Amino acid sequence: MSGAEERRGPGSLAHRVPDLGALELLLAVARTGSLGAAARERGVSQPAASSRIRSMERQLGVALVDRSPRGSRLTDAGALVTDWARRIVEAAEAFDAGAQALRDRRDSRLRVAASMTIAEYLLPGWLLALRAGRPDTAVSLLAGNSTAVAERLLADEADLGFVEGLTVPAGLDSAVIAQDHLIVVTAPGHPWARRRGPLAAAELATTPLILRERGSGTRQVLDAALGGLARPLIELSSTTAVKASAVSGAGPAVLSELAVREELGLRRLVRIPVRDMSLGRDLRAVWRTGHRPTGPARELLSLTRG
Amino acid sequence: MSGAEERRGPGSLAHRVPDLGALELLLAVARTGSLGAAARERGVSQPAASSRIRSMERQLGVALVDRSPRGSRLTDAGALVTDWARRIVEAAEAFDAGAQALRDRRDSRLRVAASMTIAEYLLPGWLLALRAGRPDTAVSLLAGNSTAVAERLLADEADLGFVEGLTVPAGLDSAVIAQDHLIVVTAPGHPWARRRGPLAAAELATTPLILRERGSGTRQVLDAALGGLARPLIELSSTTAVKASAVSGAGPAVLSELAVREELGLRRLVRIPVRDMSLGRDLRAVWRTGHRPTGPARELLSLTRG
DNA sequence: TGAGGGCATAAGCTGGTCTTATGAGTGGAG
DNA sequence: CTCCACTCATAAGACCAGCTTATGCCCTCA
Repeated sequence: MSGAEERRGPGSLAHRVPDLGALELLLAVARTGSLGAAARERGVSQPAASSRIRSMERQLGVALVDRSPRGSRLTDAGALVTDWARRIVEAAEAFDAGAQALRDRRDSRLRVAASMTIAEYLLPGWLLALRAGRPDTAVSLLAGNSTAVAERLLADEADLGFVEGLTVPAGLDSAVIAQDHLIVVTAPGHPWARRRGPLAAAELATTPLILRERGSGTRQVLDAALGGLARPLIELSSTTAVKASAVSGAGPAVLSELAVREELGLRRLVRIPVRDMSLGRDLRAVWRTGHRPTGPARELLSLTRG
Repeated sequence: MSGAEERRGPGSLAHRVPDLGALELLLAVARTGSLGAAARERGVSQPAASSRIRSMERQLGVALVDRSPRGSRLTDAGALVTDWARRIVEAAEAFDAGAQALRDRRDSRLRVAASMTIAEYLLPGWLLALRAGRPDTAVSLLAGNSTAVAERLLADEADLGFVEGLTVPAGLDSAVIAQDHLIVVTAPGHPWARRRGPLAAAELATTPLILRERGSGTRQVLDAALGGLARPLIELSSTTAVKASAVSGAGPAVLSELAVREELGLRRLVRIPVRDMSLGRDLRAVWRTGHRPTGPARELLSLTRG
């Protein structure tokens, strides 16, 4: 673990970033153009909204809204802050959708079983979209590996499943909903990040890599593509640990592009193109043979395809 | 027990999602494998951590950690929740990096001026990366349109600028750091989302679209590509408003792909391919002619290129 | 069997956020 | 010209969530 951040001082993120309630309020102010209207929309009193926005401005050290007797408009800085805030709120909405599905284990109208990677990176978004279209659909989520997903479906304890393996478990029908690609990534400072041409597969096979443990889906795909030759530099048991290790510069890692999309955007990791090798795998929706998804399950399924 | 909050639609994210401090604590527990160690890392007492995690579990209705006399491990659900939480914390880190740059207007080691789109979508990530490499660099940010950026640079009130126009303001040198593409998007329910082939440019020109106002950079590029023919269905003055309108299904919109990356991932919007038309524009770093970026500015510049 | 790490409970303090009640400025309608 | 409707700000008190310190129980290991 590369940690090594931990700046002491009067506090961390939570003290420098306004809490969710304040951010939501700010978005409401941006939308309505008035503190009072925003307060009404959020169900609090006008003085509460006024004071909350003011203390947020004090906390950030920046004026966010221009108050006038006929309304409030965002300042330039306020518009920027509002956009950044929206990012946080959206992440919180995805969290909420996921957490709610996790809580309602039983007696839901739609019971979903999904593999970890899909549950981590894709499902919250789908659940948000589903909630937008059908606000009253209670969804329950169970996360596990492919065999666990299959068991649930076959025992009729789940209506729809999502798996990412190379094969479809017996007794299930499936539809490919997307392709996932394993990609090679390094920290931006790594020599490979400055290469000109793409990496040859042979070179990848002879370089020690940060990898998931043997037996993991990711590792299986990689080993198959390389012919069982992958040389581990370190073996770690979670995607997150592999990412953290790669970000800290320990070496090149091989990960699902779903898992590193964020890090690539932030340039914490850099993608290294590879020639002569295809590291794709299908992401599939699955259901009991003969039990085509209907109702909410069908709805969710249709959301997962472009 | 509060029951009235439950039925309000958009009402209460903040009550259903743990606050940032709790989420950070959860990440620390995941990292360290112990409540006490996590408490130490976050600078609070062990009972505080214990109670906070417990109340988070109560709030979410899910057990997150398995406590044992020799440490605490995440449950399966806890691992999932932790990953979703990490998304929120990362958004908060970007917010913090941006807000800090916004606050330190003067006397910073690195003064950046950037156009709105870049400041909104790209800069926070760059600032995070810069902070990772050079923790002590104080950065100040000023957001405005291309001419404002140019003014700041020419008045030596900024060290490095970022613009997205079609042309480079006089007196400035530039380097292209990325390409931005305008894309056509609709809500998933729109008829265009079910088209088979790509859209013809002519069809785009004759369909009323949700657009930014005339004079905006986005609109200029679109009008140029269509030959001034774009027909507005509505004209709105912010990217956010256009997005919201398109998401709600009002019609097709044309937006920077930077602006809708999130929405495409969540399937709130769908990209409609278009033939016979290129809607690209360069994103450029700019600086005063003859004043090549050095020091922190050079560092930041190098981060912006893959 | 004692030491030490790990977690839980109890009691009291503090701070932030809410509420209601009120004041003060602006602009349009009668 | 006055009244009213709307905006936001201020003040005083209630309340709750989180923190701390002090303590106890459980388990493992030497």
